Amino acid sequence: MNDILGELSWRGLIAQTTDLDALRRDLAAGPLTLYCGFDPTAESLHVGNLMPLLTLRRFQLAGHRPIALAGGATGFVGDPSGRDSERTLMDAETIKGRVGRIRAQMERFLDFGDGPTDALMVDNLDWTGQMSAIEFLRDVGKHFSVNVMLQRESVSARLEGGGLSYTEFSYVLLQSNDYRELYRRYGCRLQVGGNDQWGNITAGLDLIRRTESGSGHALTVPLVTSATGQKFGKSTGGGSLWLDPAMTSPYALYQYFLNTDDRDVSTYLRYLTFLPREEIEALDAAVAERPHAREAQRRLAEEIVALVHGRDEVGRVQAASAALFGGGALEGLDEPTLAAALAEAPSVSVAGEVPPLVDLLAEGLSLSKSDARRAVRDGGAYLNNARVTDEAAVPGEGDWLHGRFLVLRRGKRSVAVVERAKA
RNA sequence: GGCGGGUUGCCCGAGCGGUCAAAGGGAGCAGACUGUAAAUCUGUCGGCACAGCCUACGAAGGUUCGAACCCUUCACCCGCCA
Repeated sequence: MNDILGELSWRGLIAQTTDLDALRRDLAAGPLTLYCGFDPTAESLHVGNLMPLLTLRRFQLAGHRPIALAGGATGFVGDPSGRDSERTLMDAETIKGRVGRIRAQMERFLDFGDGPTDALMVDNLDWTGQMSAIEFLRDVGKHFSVNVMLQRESVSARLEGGGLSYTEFSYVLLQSNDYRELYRRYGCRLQVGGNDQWGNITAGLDLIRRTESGSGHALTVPLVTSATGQKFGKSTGGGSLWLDPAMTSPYALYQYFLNTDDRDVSTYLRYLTFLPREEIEALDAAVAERPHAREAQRRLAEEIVALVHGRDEVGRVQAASAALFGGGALEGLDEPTLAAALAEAPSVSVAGEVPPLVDLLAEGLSLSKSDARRAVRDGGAYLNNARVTDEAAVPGEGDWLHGRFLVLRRGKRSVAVVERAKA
């Protein structure tokens, strides 16, 4: 419970840290305030953001106080870390909307309140927004050496490639100022982040040292790549895996993790779940002994859906998976079970004349008509678990399950429901 | 400000007057095999009213029977010089 560093360590969650012994002493001394920031780079957080977010949670469970920071200000500028080209600037409205959504998502993972270990939510726009350019240059910029900044990996990589603007070059100053501000306001003395944030975090420590004569810590979590070398979270399986259920359905999220490579599942269990060590080690053994049972994958998928969408969702998602992979016996399911299983799948409502299957497929799964036709032609389209091969097919009266539903599927992961509007 | 190089589909990248919706690779998607795994193989991979049509090769004009390819202007990027 208290040995948070030991916990992070066996999970493999420590990529880099500043003086580990000093950090251990500070953690032992009582609740430590720590933070992690998330920029509004998209309409939703994605599974890649889960690692640092859950790390905040782990610290909270161990008796420390986490601060979740939404990058309302840094979102305007764009972090050059890990990017090989300049970001496109977003307008204020977009950023504001995204910050709101991201804040709501972060709230799910932490306990907020006024207690000593209750989490805080902040937006760096609050202290950055009204700062003047002069103030910024004098109070922040003065403490940074360009010589040092040029040494940074994220900068030098860009200098060799497509170059970078002064705006992105300055990003590190904003993030450093955030750390200092939280240090001043809340005594925040630890910043966590993905390993690509190492430079940004330590720059903040330097600023605190110089201007506050204070000290703090940095801890980064590894960047995840799958066994096949794919970047995790940002562009996997037909786009990104978003935490927003409207953007990535819980079913798709579940299916994604259910399909985890044997070589990755053990790592993911450590990184992305709160399961205790003994249980994870037992699952490791299960993978080695009877891989075909895929117990570890099931548990992983279950835990992640529970974390992101809640335990209730797990049942629905499993029911849907069982129904769709249960051997095609959809007709055998009673109406409430079927309705529950399909509750979170995207749905299309039909009134009057039934359109051709291709149209329903396109609408239900947000595909172009060409994609929908292609799915049929490739043999990847299913109506009620039966493959459809006729591009001109139109669902018949007998296809409606319980007179109400059609279950459309493309491949293994994409499902949609057509529901007949009540007359 | 001057000179030179560049801007091609999700990404990388070939094409340099017709046979180009554009080679090749990667990613994605689907299928086969399997364990809803990996590897492998196959197909596919701009849109649509789909054996045809429309839109596309930074933008706008022009030359031409015909332009991603030639010319002009503009924008942006990179490099060298100032």
